[in-house]
Amino acid sequence: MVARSERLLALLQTLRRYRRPVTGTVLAGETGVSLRTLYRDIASLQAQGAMIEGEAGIGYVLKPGFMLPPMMFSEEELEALVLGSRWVARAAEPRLASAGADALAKIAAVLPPDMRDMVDSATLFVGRKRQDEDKADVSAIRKAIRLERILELHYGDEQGRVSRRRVWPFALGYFEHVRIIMAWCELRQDFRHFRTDRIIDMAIDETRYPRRRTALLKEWRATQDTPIEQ
Amino acid sequence: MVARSERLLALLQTLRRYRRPVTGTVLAGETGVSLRTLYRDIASLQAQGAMIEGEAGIGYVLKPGFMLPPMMFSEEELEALVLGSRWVARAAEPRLASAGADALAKIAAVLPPDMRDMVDSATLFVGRKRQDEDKADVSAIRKAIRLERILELHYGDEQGRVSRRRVWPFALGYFEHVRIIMAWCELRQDFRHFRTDRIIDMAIDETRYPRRRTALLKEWRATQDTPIEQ
DNA sequence: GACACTGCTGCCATAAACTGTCAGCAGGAA
DNA sequence: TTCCTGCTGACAGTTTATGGCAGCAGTGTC
Repeated sequence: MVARSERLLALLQTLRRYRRPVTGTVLAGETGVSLRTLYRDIASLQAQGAMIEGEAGIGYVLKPGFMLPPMMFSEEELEALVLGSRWVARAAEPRLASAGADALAKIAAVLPPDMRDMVDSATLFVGRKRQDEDKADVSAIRKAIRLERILELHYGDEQGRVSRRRVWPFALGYFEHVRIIMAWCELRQDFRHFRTDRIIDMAIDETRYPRRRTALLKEWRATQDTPIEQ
Repeated sequence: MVARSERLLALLQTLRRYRRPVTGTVLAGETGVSLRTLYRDIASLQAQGAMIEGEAGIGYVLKPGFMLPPMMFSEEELEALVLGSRWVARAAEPRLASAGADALAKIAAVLPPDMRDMVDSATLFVGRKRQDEDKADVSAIRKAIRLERILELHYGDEQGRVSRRRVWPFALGYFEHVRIIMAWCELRQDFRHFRTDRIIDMAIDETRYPRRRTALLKEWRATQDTPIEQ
């Protein structure tokens, strides 16, 4: 009775592992089920909102994302999720902000009526809205951090001097109105901070930088006078 | 094939409606199912993490909370949820903050390995951590706002003058290090702001204040020079 | 254009599951 | 005690899921 939903999650997992299109036959084999049932499973997942695309002659691909299984949240946890999403929608860079708004809408859509007002509840985030638009793709920066990739920055500093640098990004700091990349700068052979809104242009090097980002973070922390949280 | 999971959600909904314990017989009647099956359904829900408590001779009660059905999130939406939860865990009042951390942990637990590092990913929230502990229960304040209940405040202002007031709270503002209750003050017959960390003592009046909180919010906005977001 | 490969749907017999009825045990309340 | 209730096991009937088959349509290759 729970076997089916588990199998569907396993199918999603399998689908996520492959980057290239996978044929139904392969998926059926991996989930240990007949081809006919696999087609039904795919249909079930799609009905539940999974973004699986199938093309005749090609196979199936899953658009990047993840299906959260049914989960129980306490009232406060839900409140935290809602408040957090609203903060992201308000304070993060535009692209992530709209993702936050989307996530919030998805959650609100399934909330019972008496809980839905939590979403548009009277919570205000104070301070003027940031106006400096990022030219750089902050999502790409975050991805570069996760994958420990070298960033090639075309950067203008406070004095307006423009420079090109190769840096090893290991953290992204959210200040009230700006976001700061913490990185090791190959040019200066030292830690340097870069405001995302001052990045003129940017490219991600496909090579991995030679250190672990957690080690860099730890080392960087040691250089700071006032400890920074999280 | 979808009937069962729908019935389980309906059962949760039903259970949520009642505040007092409900007997299995009643629940079976409302969901249109036999008592035996109801027991099986309850067991299923509990296995999925629902906090349902049953006691012989009493009935069932559902601890306040909500079960999110399976949902599909894009990579960015997930990132927004994670970042938002981390912000809450860092910036909100202690109780909500720990709820944020719990929610984050729940999500992290079901994330596939290659996405899990998103959670402890290098994101820093900058600014020193707030040290002023709230004496007041901010969760209760938020609840009072939602339910439009009168708050009786024992409050000390900037000059250290202590006063007692009855106020109609309609919004909670998150500043960088403090939280502010926006309310209509019965004493002053005007809008007033109260820092949560300056509340000495507090009680919630069970009577509803005579206006709608959205109307108060709208009116309050009109009195502000600089528009405040959200 | 022919062919191989694949997604997708309908049909149907079989296998698996869910469900209801019945019975019995255990714990709390009056 | 007696009643009410939660909880579990067993079993038959019902529903649902599954697998195999056939067929259609779209894609890429030769």
